[in-house]
Amino acid sequence: MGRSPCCEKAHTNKGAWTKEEDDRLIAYIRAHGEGCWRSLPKAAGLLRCGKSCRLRWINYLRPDLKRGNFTEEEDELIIKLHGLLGNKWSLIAGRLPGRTDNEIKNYWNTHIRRKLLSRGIDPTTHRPISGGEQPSAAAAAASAPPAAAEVRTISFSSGGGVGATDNTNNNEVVQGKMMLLSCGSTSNRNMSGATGPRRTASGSSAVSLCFTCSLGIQNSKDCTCHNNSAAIGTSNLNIGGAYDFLGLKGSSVLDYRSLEMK
DNA sequence: AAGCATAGCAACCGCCAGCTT
DNA sequence: AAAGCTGGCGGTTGCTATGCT
Repeated sequence: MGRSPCCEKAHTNKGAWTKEEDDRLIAYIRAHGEGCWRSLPKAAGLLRCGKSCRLRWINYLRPDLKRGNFTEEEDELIIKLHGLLGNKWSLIAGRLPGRTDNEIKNYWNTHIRRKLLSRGIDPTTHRPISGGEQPSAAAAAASAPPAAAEVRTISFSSGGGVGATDNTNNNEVVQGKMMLLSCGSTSNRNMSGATGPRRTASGSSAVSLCFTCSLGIQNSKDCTCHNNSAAIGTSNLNIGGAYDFLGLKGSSVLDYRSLEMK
């Protein structure tokens, strides 16, 4: 299936937005509300791609945005959420009112990565950097080409049953596994969280799994890493509370069907 | 003061999921 | 069921500011 371009590139502006463009966009959205980004530029008299308008509004012009430095509490919350969700910036942003996914992503790559490394914590795995390995070494390791796909497995225990899935009662301890799939990517450029040449922004788990396991096929005869389960990070949390906390009920990212109940 | 390197952020690109036709 | 469209997401890039030599 072919894709139609999101806009006529020949007649659109690119690059930084001018004050006048901002004003036009704000005025239009105030008058007509958000939505129908594709037709918005023309209607608003902007020579911009609809996606560009949306991004500008979401990331910069929205009135409810909280500008300014991140607080220590926000830092810690981002770290916790990243540990649970990986690079799901939009989900993380959903838990930080007034912050955008782009802002958090940039902040992560420029500040928090460095902060974690200085604490001796690997920002991709959220685990202590193994003995003898210096932060710079970890950063170098992170620059290695990532696996085609990586899997993070998180174990849940549900004691309270708050919002727990069907077939569970409040006293029953339920354990499940949630698989978070993410694709690696490469870049010839670093992210500025570490010194030296810029490198990949891949923030996925560094847990090394073979191809079959990375696809979620467990105990496959083709498995070469033998499931590496000991190496897979686990954390226990109340499943219902966790979903409540993360606002993930019904999320396509964390589909209940992907929970593998023991 | 000048030149270079690095950091930080805004914006773009390509892909995907979901909805409509 | 397939094609087409749209919005949204994550990764990446480009530009500017700042710091260092």
